[in-house]
Amino acid sequence: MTTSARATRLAASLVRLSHEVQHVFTDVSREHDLTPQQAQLLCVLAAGPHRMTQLTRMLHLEKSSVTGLVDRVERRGLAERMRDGHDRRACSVALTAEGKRLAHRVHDAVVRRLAGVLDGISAADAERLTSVLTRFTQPELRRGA
Amino acid sequence: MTTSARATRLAASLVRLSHEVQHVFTDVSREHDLTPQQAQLLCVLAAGPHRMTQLTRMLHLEKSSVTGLVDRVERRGLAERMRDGHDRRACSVALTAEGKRLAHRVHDAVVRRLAGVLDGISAADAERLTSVLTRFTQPELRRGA
DNA sequence: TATTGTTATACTCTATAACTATA
DNA sequence: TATAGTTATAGAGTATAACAATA
Repeated sequence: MTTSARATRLAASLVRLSHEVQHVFTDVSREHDLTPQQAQLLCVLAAGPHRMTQLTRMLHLEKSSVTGLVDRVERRGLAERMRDGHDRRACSVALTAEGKRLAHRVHDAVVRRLAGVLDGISAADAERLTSVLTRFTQPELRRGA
Repeated sequence: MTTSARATRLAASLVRLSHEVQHVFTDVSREHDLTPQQAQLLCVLAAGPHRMTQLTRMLHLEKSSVTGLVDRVERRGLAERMRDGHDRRACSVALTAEGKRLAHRVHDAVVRRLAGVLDGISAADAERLTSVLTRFTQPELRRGA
């Protein structure tokens, strides 16, 4: 558990970066008349339907919070609950056509805004950056190992 | 405004990274009995006192939202409003001793958790990463230029 | 008994609009 | 008039606890 000074500095700037990206995400969500939480849900569901329990894990939320979030998105006609045939307790949440359209527009707008800043980066640097960034999608990060 | 495919891929992974960092930040805040918004306010104020208007810019919030946030943090004894001598409309928000202690503990815990993952990175990669990350602290990013 | 999801409740977070006090 | 900040209000987001239905 030796955390070098270099890693510490890098981690601190990652936190700042993360807040900046979050601001961009929030601004874009707003421009599309969505809360950032709703936009994130749409982006997750853009990959395909998910069950409530899966969403609690992916969004790091309690199940009652997901119930409310899905309620509001469903009320706006962007997603819908579909009863699962196998397990009659469960339900699957899927985007409607309008939900899909919005999800892609938000995702594209966020990526475009960030990519504008990243465009001048060299191929080698991009390679290296990507390899570092993928470390963070490892599950062990989340539980503080 | 040519956004290359490379920059686009990189931007997409930045968004994923940002969500992961956000989860870490939220978890750590929780472990210290703070909401992530309160923790972020404490971290901002750790650099020194700020006026309400400054905080609205730094946190990307409306002034009434900052009023409420500061109210709750003040009620918990972590910060306090101090009347500014020059402009009697304004007030400066400063951390209490306990607020400072908490701010540093949260910041350190977040950085430590992230640094644990970053520790294996080479000096050259760290250099490159840092230089890329600092692009994001430029103000023009926020207004979608 | 365990799991999936909802409901009830209380609080925090956030924005809009109207307001007070000072400049 | 303009600026700094608060208050009133409404809605969204979140967690805890208790619950219903199904496995």
